[in-house]
Amino acid sequence: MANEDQFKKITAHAKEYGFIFQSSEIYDGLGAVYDYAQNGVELKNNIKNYWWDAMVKMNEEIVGLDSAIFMHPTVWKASGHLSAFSDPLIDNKDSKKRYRADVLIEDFREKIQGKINKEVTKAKKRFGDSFNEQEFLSTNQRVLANQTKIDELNKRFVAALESDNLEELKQIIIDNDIACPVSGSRNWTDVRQFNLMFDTKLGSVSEGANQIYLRPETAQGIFVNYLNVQKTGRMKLPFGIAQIGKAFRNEIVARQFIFRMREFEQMEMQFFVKPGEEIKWYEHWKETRIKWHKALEMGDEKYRFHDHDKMAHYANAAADIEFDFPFGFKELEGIHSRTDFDLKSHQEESGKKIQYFDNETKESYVPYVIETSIGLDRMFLSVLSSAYTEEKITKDDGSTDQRVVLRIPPQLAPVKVAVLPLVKKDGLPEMAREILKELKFDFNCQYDEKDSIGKRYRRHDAIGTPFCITVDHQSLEDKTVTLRYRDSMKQDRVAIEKLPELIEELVSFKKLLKKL
RNA sequence: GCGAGAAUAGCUCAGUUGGUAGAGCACAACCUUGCCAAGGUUGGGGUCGCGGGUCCGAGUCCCGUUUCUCGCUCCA
Repeated sequence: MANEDQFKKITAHAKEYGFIFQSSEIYDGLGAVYDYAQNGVELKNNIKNYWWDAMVKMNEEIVGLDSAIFMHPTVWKASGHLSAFSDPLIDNKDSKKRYRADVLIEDFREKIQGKINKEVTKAKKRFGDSFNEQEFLSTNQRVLANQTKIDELNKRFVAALESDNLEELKQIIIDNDIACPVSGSRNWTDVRQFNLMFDTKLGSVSEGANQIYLRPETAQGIFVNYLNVQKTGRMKLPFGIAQIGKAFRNEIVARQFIFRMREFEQMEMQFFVKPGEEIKWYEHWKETRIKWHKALEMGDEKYRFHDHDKMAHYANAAADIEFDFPFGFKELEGIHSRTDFDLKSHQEESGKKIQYFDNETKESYVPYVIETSIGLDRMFLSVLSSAYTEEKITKDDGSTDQRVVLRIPPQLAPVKVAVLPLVKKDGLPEMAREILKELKFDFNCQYDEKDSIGKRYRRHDAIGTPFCITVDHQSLEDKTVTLRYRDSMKQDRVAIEKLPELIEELVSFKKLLKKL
C-alpha cells in the first residue's frame, strides 16, 4: 500500500510530539493499548466537546448520560451479547487462513441457494409466461435435492448455534465438504469459541462472587436508563440520550494503531421514536451526522456512506460513515435503526414495562431506536491523519525548505495560541507573560522563548497550534503584536486588546455548529 | 492463534571476518543572532529487549523467550 509509509510517519509523529504513547512502554508495552499524551488528551477532549455540543447543547430533545461500565450481567443476556458476541473460529491448516465457522457455513448455504436461483432463472427463460415458480420449485429434481440439503443444513446449523455445540459446527463443515476458499483444502482445525467480552468478578473473589462483564458498548447503559430519563426529564418522543464512554472488546487481533483497540471510547446517541417513523429519523441522522463531520472541512471527499446489506441481529437499517484513512476507507461511525429490539428484550428480561404513553393517540408502545455511534479514537485518528502534512516551502531567497504541519481544524487543536517573545531580553519575555496571563482564561496557551523564532514556529506547526503571537520591540511602544497563522504562515499586526476576540472567532465551535 | 519481519541513546540509524559502544537530530546550561528549523562552547543520557550457550573475549555466532509491526478474522 502506497500510504503505508504515510501511516508510519503519522504514528511516529504522534509519539514524538506527545499525542499518543504505547501503554506500559517501559515494560515493553501492552498489545493494542495506548495512552493519550499531553497533546493527545487535549485534542481528544476537544473532539468530545464538539460532539457533545452538537448533540446535547444544540438539541433540546437530547440529554446526556454517564452510565457505569459495570452492569448487571443479565443486561448482556438481554442485549444478545452473551450469545451473539462470541465467534466460533476455525483455521485451515493448509492456507493458514482463519474463518468464522458460522460464516463459512452461511456462505456455503448461499452458494447452494444460488444454484437453485440459477435453475429458476433458466426455467423462466425457457417457459416464458407459462412459468409457474411454485410448481417448478416443488417438482424439479435438482432443485428439490438442493432444497433438502439447505433444510437439513439449517436444522443442524441452528441447533448447533443454539446449544453452542462447536464439534457439531465442525462436523457440518466436514459433512458438507466445505473447502477453504483460498487453499481449496478441507484440512480444518477444531472450532474454537472466543467471547469478545472481558469478564471479571464483582465482590469477594471467593464464594458468592458474581461474574460481571466490562461493557462491550455504551448503548446498553442508555437503554436500561430509558425509563428513568424519560420520566425525570419529562421527555416526549422523539427524544435522545447521548453518552461518551469507554467500552471493551477482547478482540483476537487488535491492530492498526488506535484504529482497533481492546479498550476504546465511544460517543453514542440513542434516539427514541414512534414505531413506523424510524426510517424517517434514520435518514435524518444519517444526514446530520455526515454534516457534523464535513463541517470540520477536512475534505468532503474523505467521507462516504456504506449501507449495510447484512444487518446485525438488532437492526432493520444500517449504514456506516467511512473515512479515507491512510490504509483505505474504513468505518468511522455507524448509524443503525435498532427497532425496538433492545428495549423489548430488557422489558422481557427484567419484567418491567418499558413503554411510552402517547398522549395524542392514547396508546402505549415500546419506542423504536435510531443509534448513532462513533468511535472517538477513530475520530481522533481521522483528524490526525488528515491533518498531517509535509510541506515544501520556498524561501525569500529562492531556496526550498520543508516543514511538517498538522492542519488540525483550529477548533480541535490541542494548543490554540503560542505566545513568543521575539528575543529573550529587553523586557519582551515579561510582556509576553503578561499577554499569556490574560489569554489563558479562555484558551489553551503555551509560552516558549527557547531557540530562534523560526524554530519555535515550526515546533508549533508540528503540534497543530493555529496561532502564534510574537512580541517584538514595537510591541513595547504601541501595544501591538504579530499574529501568525499556521496554515498560510502569514502574519498580521494586531492590537493586544483585540486578541481574545480575534482568536475566539476562529477557535470556537460556534461557526461549526451553525452549519448543522 | 497461525505465518512473516523487527528490537542498539528520547528519535533516525551506524557498528567491518567476534576485541571493552558511536553519529546526526533532540534535550539542558551559557554565549551569539533576532520573524520562519539545522551558529559556538560545555554537559546529561545506553547493563545493545530478556535468558542461556560457544569462546580467553559476544551488540556481532547458536538456542530459547518476550514484545512490537504487518497479513488472515471481527468490529466503534
